[in-house]
Amino acid sequence: MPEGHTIHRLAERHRDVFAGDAVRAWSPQGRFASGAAAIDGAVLVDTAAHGKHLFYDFGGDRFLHVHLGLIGTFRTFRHDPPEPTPTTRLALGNDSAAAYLTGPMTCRLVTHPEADEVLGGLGPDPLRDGMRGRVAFRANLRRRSLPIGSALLDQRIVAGIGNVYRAEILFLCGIDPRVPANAVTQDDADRLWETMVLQLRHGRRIGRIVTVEPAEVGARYRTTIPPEDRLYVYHRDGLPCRHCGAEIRRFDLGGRSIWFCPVEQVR
DNA sequence: TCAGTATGGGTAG
DNA sequence: TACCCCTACTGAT
Repeated sequence: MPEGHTIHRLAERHRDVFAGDAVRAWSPQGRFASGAAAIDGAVLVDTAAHGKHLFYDFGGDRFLHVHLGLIGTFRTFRHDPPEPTPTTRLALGNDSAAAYLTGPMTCRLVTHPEADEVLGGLGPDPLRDGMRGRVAFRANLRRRSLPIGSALLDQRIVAGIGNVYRAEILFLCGIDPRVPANAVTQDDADRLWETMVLQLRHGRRIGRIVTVEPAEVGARYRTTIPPEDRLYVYHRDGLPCRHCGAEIRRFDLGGRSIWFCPVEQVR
């Protein structure tokens, strides 16, 4: 589930598990054999996440840069890790844990300047920048006329939002996905930013995307809400809006599907 | 066993 | 805009 909350959670988990230790690294699949060999046995200094990008500092100007893409996964095992599957691009391990990376879009070693180049192309990250990031976000919207639904997926405008969060956040803010970014009012831009910060923090904490309020689906805890009750609009075309009962609609925006409520999202 | 799908993004035209 | 890559899972055949 690689939106920003997943990436930040991985950075924290892998810092907890591996930082300060010499880490074994190998590539069962073989496609990252030389890169893995270059960090095998090195001490992991720290990890960092920015948007959907993950960085592992192995010292000596060696940074592992990972982007999961659409289908990448990083599975972490604290005790008795199984053998990695043959498709595992990179395996990391110490005496007590292992992490197996499959299907990433990016898995490479970079230098500090190369990492900075990646970071320089990213907009503010709700999980890194918190409420401070709203000024940059607001300015980024003002400069663009593309639909706000496309803008939220543009990592240069805001880093870490994916297709689930963009639909859910626009619903929570009552904003029509087709409105031009530079026509979004300052109040709405601030509301969008605040909603992204709160929702991504919640997603990072519980490890999944749950935007509905428990009271709306009769659940006591947000983490125990069944999958079909976790979201307001994403993949709910044809179903009634949880707020007004109108039929949720789907259309293509920026080459990807977006779902919205035609009654609740009118600004 | 195969086709379809997925929370992403780069490149060619 | 179309197409491509990466992997795992689901449902149809």
